[in-house]
Amino acid sequence: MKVRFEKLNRLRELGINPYPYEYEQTHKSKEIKENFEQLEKQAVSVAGRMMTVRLMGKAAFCDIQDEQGRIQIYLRKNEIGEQDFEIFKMLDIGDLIGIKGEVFKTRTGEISVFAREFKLLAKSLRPLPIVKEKEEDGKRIVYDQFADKEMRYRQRYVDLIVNPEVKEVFVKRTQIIRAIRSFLDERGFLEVETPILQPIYGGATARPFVTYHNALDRKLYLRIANELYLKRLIVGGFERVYEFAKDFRNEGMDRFHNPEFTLLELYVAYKDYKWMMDFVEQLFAHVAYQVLGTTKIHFNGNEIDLTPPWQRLTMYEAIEKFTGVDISNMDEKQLRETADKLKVEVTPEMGAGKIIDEIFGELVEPKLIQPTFIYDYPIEMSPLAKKHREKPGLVERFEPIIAGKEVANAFSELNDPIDQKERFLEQLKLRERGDEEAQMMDEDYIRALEYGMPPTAGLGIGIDRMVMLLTDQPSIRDVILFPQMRPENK
RNA sequence: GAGCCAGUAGCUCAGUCGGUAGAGCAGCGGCCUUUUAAGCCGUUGGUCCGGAGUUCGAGUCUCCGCUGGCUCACCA
Repeated sequence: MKVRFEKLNRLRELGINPYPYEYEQTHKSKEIKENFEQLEKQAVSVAGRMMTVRLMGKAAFCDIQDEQGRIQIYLRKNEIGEQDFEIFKMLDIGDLIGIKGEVFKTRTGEISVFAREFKLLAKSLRPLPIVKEKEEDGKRIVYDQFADKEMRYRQRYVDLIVNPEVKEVFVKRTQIIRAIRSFLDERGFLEVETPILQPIYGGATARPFVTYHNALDRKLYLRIANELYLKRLIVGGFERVYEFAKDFRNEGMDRFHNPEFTLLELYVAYKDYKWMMDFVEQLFAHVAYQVLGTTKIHFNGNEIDLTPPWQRLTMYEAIEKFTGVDISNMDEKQLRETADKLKVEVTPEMGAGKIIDEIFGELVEPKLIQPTFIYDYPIEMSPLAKKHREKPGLVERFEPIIAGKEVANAFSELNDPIDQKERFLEQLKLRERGDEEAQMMDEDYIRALEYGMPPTAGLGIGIDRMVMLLTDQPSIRDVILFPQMRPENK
């Protein structure tokens, strides 16, 4: 870095502004490569970050990288002049430069720009990790890859400069969200915004972040979900609403959890969870097709076929299928014995629903690689879902499982205000027993339901996990540009 | 929170049995007007994560700690 500061000063002494104000960029690297026939011998001006330099005495090659990729630049002393050539020799990898010149192909066949003039656009003072690469048999071999995960996440800007495949993941993330949005918009959904700062948090079981509003002199919570607000909108007469919500949960972090994450929630009036299953299949297939051009995706070494229809199993059927035990008529005691027999650890505080959930999570879920809807959940775990129309003790809820992980959660929404109030009271009891994650009573939400909410189907999709799935990334940190990190201590 | 692994030059990494700290790339100085992991010659660069201990001697062995990664637990 010291050397680079000195160079910066020398450049200034030569009357060069190392940080000029603008540059006219007529073409991007990829456009030039894709339209070589039309552009050959045409004047272009390109700009980007210098990623490699090969000095050849009185000539030089360098590759510059712009948003779309890289292109080689060829410079000759007698073309750009002695002084500029000396200046060029002072540049470093990482500097941003602009080139005016003509498109041509080198002796070895690489499409390049023959420089007539160049301009320094921004001096880089900090050396980039040097990554070298070479093509061999069409495969890209990378040397000295910038692979330190901590540095990659902390200095994402460097990661993006140096690892092009990282950039691709985030481009796809945006395309995925765009594909979802257009799918919903075409089907008559209204995109809405609901509060992030909430006086009462609800809609999920999780611990919140707490903050404080001075003027109101009260605690506010960063939302853990937006469910209850969206359903108020259904009460208000909107029949199809959705929101891409940044939600916040004050919990541990791992491969699947970041404290802030993106959850898509949507609600559809006059529909139930069966309708929603069809909808989810269609949505996933549509998005995969839009973004990847296929509904057969690869994730973690498995080929996963998202083509509808997906397998559908009730939770009881799924457990029976993978354990051979029919638990559909068991009471809590029998369930406990079954769990012991299956070597699933359960604690005394767990109720029947929780035990079933444990057995499922332990023995069934990881085995569901191909998309599968699991439906009809025990009531205890689902205080906002409507009671099953036929099966007592269950609710009309489903989760699609893909690659051993749930990617969404949906139910026929509970719209009976009296039942809802009782469920909240149940949750309050759990709270009093010390369950910090049990939900709070939301009187206003009950009031809204008392005005009458149409039968409604609701869905939540973990967007980060969906992006992981569609881009074959193993960690949520690989699909969030700036994942939460411990403070950097030096 | 537990287990496993790692931390050595700007980057990627080697370092044997405990015996003077290494390579490639990058950097710096030279040569080179179609190269492409450019090449050739020369050269700079180190708190070996920190601390303590064992030892004549520790990058290497022991203990404690720090940081990170992975797995598990917790958690949607």
